[in-house]
Amino acid sequence: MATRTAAQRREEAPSAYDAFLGDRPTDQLLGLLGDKWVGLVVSALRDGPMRYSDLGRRIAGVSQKMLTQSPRSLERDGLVTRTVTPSVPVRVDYGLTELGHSLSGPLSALKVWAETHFDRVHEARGRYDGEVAA
Amino acid sequence: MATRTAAQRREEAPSAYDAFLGDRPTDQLLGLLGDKWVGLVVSALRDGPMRYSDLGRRIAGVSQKMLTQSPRSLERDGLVTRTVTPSVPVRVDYGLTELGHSLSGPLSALKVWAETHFDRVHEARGRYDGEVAA
DNA sequence: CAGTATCCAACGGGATACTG
DNA sequence: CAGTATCCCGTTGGATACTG
Repeated sequence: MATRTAAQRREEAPSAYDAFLGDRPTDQLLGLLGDKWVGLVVSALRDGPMRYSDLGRRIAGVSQKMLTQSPRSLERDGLVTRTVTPSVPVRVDYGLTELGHSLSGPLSALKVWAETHFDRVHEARGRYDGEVAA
Repeated sequence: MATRTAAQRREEAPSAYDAFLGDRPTDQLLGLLGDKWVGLVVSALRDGPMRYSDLGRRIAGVSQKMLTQSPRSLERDGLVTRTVTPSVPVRVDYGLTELGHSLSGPLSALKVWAETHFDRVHEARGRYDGEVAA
């Protein structure tokens, strides 16, 4: 496997892993939200559980790989539950845990910030890039 | 230059750049916080302006490269100001703009979440990894 | 002091093909 | 349906050396 999950890497280096991340919780936070899609997944699951394919449609643009990987890492962190119903064909539901819901609050606050202030950020970028070019 | 900033890339592809990022503000938000250190920088500057070297000491673990790059991208986005005092030696101060301060609120909410819930995340990880190993 | 320049290893993540 | 397995390229970002 060329691309390995954090869990898989940990298998190879059992205890040294968490150590090389910074010790401050802010660093840990970044490790959590750093994954490009986890934020999307959490906010997608806010309104209720979804199936694998639902997530794919809801998020749109995510690759199959990330669509598996992101919920898995969130499952590892205890933020989402993954329920497999062994029917044929299989059915898998993802949902937020209580812990996951507790994160979705602050997360959506950030989302609101982005929505309300993004025009100003764009504006600033335009100015900055204009100055640089000139 | 091997590693190029977003601004520099934009110079080469003037208008197509923002288009290839998702159009939803959540995507944009990730583009903003995706940079590993921007969160740290914003929260470091919360209590007041700092000089380059202060930031380095405050954040600890950041490389010289990121210590320049992160504030720059935040400057581009209109979140921090960069003030150069042309003395000898030079002195550079970084500070949050009003926009930057408005972000620091939601951001610190997230930080609080990380601080209060991280033991539970660790716990979950331990369980998960234990099950995988077994 | 506050950067810039260069090099390069490692990780993220998309495309594609295959499976229980 | 919900993945897993491979391949592979682009970007991130650390180390190191040099500069106005």
